[in-house]
Amino acid sequence: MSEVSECAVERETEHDQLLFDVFAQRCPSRATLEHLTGRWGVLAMAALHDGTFRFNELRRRVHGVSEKMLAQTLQALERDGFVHREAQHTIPPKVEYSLTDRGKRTAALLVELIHDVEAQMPDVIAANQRYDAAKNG
Amino acid sequence: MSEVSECAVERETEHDQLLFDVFAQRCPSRATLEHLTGRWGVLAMAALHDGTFRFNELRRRVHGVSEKMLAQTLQALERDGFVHREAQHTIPPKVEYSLTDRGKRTAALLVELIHDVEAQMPDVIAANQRYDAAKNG
DNA sequence: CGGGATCCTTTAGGATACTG
DNA sequence: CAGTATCCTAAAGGATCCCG
Repeated sequence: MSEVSECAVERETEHDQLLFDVFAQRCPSRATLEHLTGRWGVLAMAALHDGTFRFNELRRRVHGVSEKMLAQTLQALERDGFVHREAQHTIPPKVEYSLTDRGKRTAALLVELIHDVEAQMPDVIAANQRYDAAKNG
Repeated sequence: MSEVSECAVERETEHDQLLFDVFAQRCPSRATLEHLTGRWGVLAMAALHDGTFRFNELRRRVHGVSEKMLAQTLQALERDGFVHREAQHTIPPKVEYSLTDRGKRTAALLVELIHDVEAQMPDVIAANQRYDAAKNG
C-alpha cells in the first residue's frame, strides 16, 4: 500500500510504450486504476458525480456496500486526490464527500463507461445465453 | 455466476434512474461491469485493443497474469460478447483472440480511461505524499 | 453520525502438474 | 500450445461492537 516504485522510465511515443506503465505490474498507475475500477470504486465515483453527499447518504446510494468497504474505498480515492473530504468535528460528526476537479473529469469517463455497459446489457444477456447454450448443447 | 436476475424494471429518464441498474447489487450489469473493470479485465481489453493475439502472446503483454486468471478473464469477456475466440483444433492448438465490434467500442472507453489515469499520475503521486504527510505529521 | 478495531468467512489468485 | 484440475495462500469483504 505504501510502496511507491519508480516506473516513469523512458516513455516512447508509440502506443505500446504509452501503455507500458499500466501493463507493468510494479507500477503505481495500476494501483490507482484499481482504486477507480474496483468493485466499489466505480460506484462511489459515479455516485459522487451527482453531487456532494454524506457518508451514510453514499452508503444508501451504493447498494450493498458495507461501512468498512465504503470507508476504505473513499480513503483510497481521497489519497489519490479524486475525492475531497470535508469534516466538521461536531457531535454527532458531519462529513461531506465530493469530487475534486480531477475527480470530476475521471468520473465523467467512468459514468460514460457505465452508460455504455447499460446500453449493451440486452446484447450481453443474449450473448450469455448463446455461450451457455453452445457449451451445454 | 449463472444467476441471471431480471432488473430491467421501469427505467425513468432521470439520471438517478439511469444508474439504478448498476447501483442495485442484484443486477447482471454490475457483474458485466466487473468483468470489464476487474484487475485483469481492463488490461486484457486494452491489450486486445491493439489487434489479434494468441493466448501466450496475451500472457506476455499483460505482465503478471497467471494462466488461470487469463483464461478465466477471457472466458468471461467472451461470454459477454466483448471478445471473439477463434480456435483451430490442430496439434499443437492455435487459438486467436480479438475484440468483437461491441468490444472495440467499449475497449476504446477503457483505453481512454487508462490514458487519463496515466496523465494524472504525477498529480496522484503528489496527492499521495500530501495525504501521507498530513496523516503522519 | 462517521468511522476504527476486531473477528470471521468467502473469494481471488498463484503454483504446479497434467492432457489433447 | 492452450488450456483444465487441484491445492493452497493471501486478500477482499461482511458483521459486530465500540468510541468521539
